[in-house]
Parts: sequence; C-alpha cells; structure tokens
Amino acid sequence: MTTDAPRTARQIARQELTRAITNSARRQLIEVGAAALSVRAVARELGMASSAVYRYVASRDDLLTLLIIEAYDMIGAAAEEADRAAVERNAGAGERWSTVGRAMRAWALANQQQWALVYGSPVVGYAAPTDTIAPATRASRVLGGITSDAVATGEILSSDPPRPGPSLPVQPDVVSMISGGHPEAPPDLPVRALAAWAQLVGAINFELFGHLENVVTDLDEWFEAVLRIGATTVGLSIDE
Amino acid sequence: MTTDAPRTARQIARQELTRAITNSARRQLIEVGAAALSVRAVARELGMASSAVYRYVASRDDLLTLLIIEAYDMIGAAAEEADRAAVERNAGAGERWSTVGRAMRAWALANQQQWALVYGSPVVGYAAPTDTIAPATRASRVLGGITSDAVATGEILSSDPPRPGPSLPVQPDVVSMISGGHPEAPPDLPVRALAAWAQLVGAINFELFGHLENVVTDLDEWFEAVLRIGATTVGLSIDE
DNA sequence: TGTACATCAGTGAACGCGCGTTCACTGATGTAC
DNA sequence: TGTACATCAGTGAACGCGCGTTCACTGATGTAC
Repeated sequence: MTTDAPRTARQIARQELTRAITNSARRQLIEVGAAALSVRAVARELGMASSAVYRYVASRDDLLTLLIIEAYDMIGAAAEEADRAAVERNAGAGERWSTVGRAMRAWALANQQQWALVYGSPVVGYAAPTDTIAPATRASRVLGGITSDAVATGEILSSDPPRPGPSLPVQPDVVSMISGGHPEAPPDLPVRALAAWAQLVGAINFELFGHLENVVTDLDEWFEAVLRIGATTVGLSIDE
Repeated sequence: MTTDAPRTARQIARQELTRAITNSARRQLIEVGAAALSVRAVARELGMASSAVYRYVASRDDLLTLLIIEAYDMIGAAAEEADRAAVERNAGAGERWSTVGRAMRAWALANQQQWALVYGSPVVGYAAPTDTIAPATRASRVLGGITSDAVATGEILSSDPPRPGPSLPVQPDVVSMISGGHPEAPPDLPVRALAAWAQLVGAINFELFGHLENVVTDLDEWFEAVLRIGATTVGLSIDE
C-alpha cells in the first residue's frame, strides 16, 4: 500500500541497488569529475564485482546519462519550487524571475560538479540520448512561464509600434512557451528571454569556473546586478 | 640576423621539438578532448620514447597549461585583430563591440575543443598556474578598450542624474579598464559590461554545447540578436 | 685547432596503477502446473 | 502445498588496453683551456 510498483523481493532489491549505484556514481562525480567516473570504482565502493554493475547499467555512458538526467531534474525542481514560493507570496514577474535565478545559482554553488556536467563542456565521445531532452528544458520552462504570465498581466508591454523586425530565429514551440501565445506580446520577447537565459547561465558559469577571480569583489552583489540587467532585458523591472 | 634567440644546434632543436610537442598535444586535444590528453600519445605520435617528452614538459598538467595559454592567446589575438580592423574602417563603438563578438564566436566554432578548454568546465584536479592569468584577460581587455573609448567620445553617456546606487562589486583596476578612468562614465557601466561579457560567452557556450538544439532555428541570426542586446546593455546601439 | 670534461637529449625497462566489457558459471528467487 | 523449470543476480577470471612518472644508462653536442 505504501509503494505498489515493486512486488517481488527481486524487484525490491533491483530498485534499491539501482539507487545505490546512482548514489555511488554521484559521489564519484563530485569527487573526481565526469571524465574520471568509472564503473569499476562504483562496484568497488559497493563491494561487488565490477561485472555485476552491468546487470543494472548497460555501460559507462549509461551511468553518465543517469546523472545528467538527475542533475537536470534537480535544477528544474529547484527552479519550480522557487517560482511556486514566489507566486505564493504574490510576487510580480520581475521578482519571480530573479527568485528563480537565485535558486539556480544557489543550486549550482552547492552542486558544482553536477552543474558543470550539464552546463559545462560536454563529455567527449558522449552523445546525449533522447531521454535527457525533456528534463533539460525543465528550468527554462519555468522562466518561460514567468514571461508568458507577465505578458498576460501586462507587466511586459508590447513595443508600441509593433515593428516587424527580422524574422524570429526561434522555434515556434519555444516562442509560445515564452510569449504564451499572446498576440500582443512583443515580437522580440523570445529572443530577449533566451539572451537573458544565456546570460544567467553564463554568469553562473563565470563564477563557478573561476573567470571572476580578481575581477569581481562581491559575487552576491554582482549576481544581483546581473539579475537586474537580465530582467530589464526581458522587459521587467525588479524593484516595483 | 633573422632570429637571434637560438644559437646552438641544441637550442634550435629544443625550440623545434617543443613546438612539435605542442602541435601534437593540440591535435590530440581536438580529437579526444582535454581529459584524455596523454603524454604517451604525444610521444607516440612524435616517434619518441614517452620518457623523452619529460625533457621538454614537466608533467601532463604542464602540457595542458601550454594549450590553455595558447588558446587564450589565440582568442585574444582574434579579438584584437577584429577590433583593429573595425577601428580602421572608422566603426563606432557599437559596431566595434559586435565585430569583436562575431570574431570570438567564429573562433569558437572553428576551434571548439580549445574554446571549451578555457571557457568550459575546468579540468578536475588541474589548478591553473599564474602564467595563465595575463593571456586570460586579453580578449576582455579589448572590450574594455571599446567601452572606455565610447565614454571618451560620448557614445556612452552618463546617466543624467548620477545616482549613487549600491557600491560597485568590481575590482578597481577592472573598473578603470572598462570606464577608462573617466569620471563622467556611468557608475554602473562596469557591471553592465561584465554582464554583457558573460552573456557573450554564455551565448557561444550555449551554441557550442548543444543547448540551442530544437530551440533556435538560425544560429547566425540569433547571435546577431544577442549582440544587439548586449550592446544595448552597455549603452551602445549597433545601427547608428 | 685539439683535447678533456660537462652538459644535455633520448632510450628502454620498469613500477604500480587504472580502465570497460565479456563470458562461463553457481546459486538463489520466481512461476506454472 | 509441492515439485520442475525458467529466470535473474552476482562471481571471478580473463582480454586487451591504457596511463604518468622514474631511473640508470648511452651517445651526441657544447665549452673551456
């Protein structure tokens, strides 16, 4: 009645060992990085023969995929939760945007290797399978929800003369994710939101990867400034 | 008289072999990535004993450092050259900014592994030595030159009421690099320029690392839009 | 210009370690009758 | 409820490979007199 999916002892054991393998792999990732993640080390930590791990995981790449999906999901969950809390306290769109940005940065600082696994350089020779696509979009979907809500409430206003501009280089479904299908949304909103999204991730990477050493004196303050600038880019103001 | 640094046959040979080792290491980096770069493979390609490489390079990390410095220097040189050309055709600051941005993106696309080596996730267990610091700032120095020139020419205008705002979380020498020591520069210019810089690198990383797949339809157009947005952030307009 | 010694380049073997993946096999758990 | 067979988990050995780094040594190049 508590959990109904696993029935037999075998299924229970399998579920538990799969979890133990993922946990061990995550610990290793944190310690030695993605490139040095090894099936044998996982087996060693779990006290089993290295060949036994292959009953649970098809290959080393499979292990990486597990961790990538997990990381995307954790980042997505952190973003969703932050936004939910912001909505609950009746925050405006600008405040929601920066709350989510802060949550992402906090997660990245607390889980550096896992962040680098998904937003750093890809592991060479590793081709991301299709199962990673859906979790990968989870966090950006939260930001898209914020902008489309803001269009609906009028917090993001249409540019008065709706200038045609160059055709949008953005996929239609991404456009509707960001602009919410509202015809009065500024036509360049999707491109601006994506640029702000790239800036958000870029700023976190800069901090994590050491590019702000001897450049920025106060990383918290700097990130707040980036959030303000990003919000302005999408047409929101933070202190309102 | 042509080159006076190397005199003896030994010195000539040393210089040439050092170059051969770097070339081989670069080729490997491009093929297998930084994590799999190996001293032995370099020796193999050069047809020498693996121990011989240690006459030229102290360790594997040393080899990586060589490549990191080289990559930073190549990116910096590309940025400098692009700006020089823009200045020669009397381009305004906005045009200079985006010309440099385009040059960086072009370099990144042509040298993906080398770009990832410096702007992607850091190699675990590798601590960048101090020799990498100077080359690392070369490209950003070009952008700083553009903004400080723009302040001097009035292309970047002071915010009319020079609001005090929160104290700048940026190192003083970086501030003067960006604002050129002009007192009439907007006080938040350094933070905006850094945010635009993070956005530029973030956008290139997004493209290179596959985060724009199924998101953006035309990557060239998208990058142009990012350049426009970045220029706006620092207070420049591109089509002037 | 020639010899004696010092410096350096490169070799090959070795140390001690790691890895992913396969395969024949034992023994436990699950299922059908 | 009990037996017969099928499924699955885990073992241990093996294949074939890789790595960084050290060290005693040979032989060539450079330098001082």
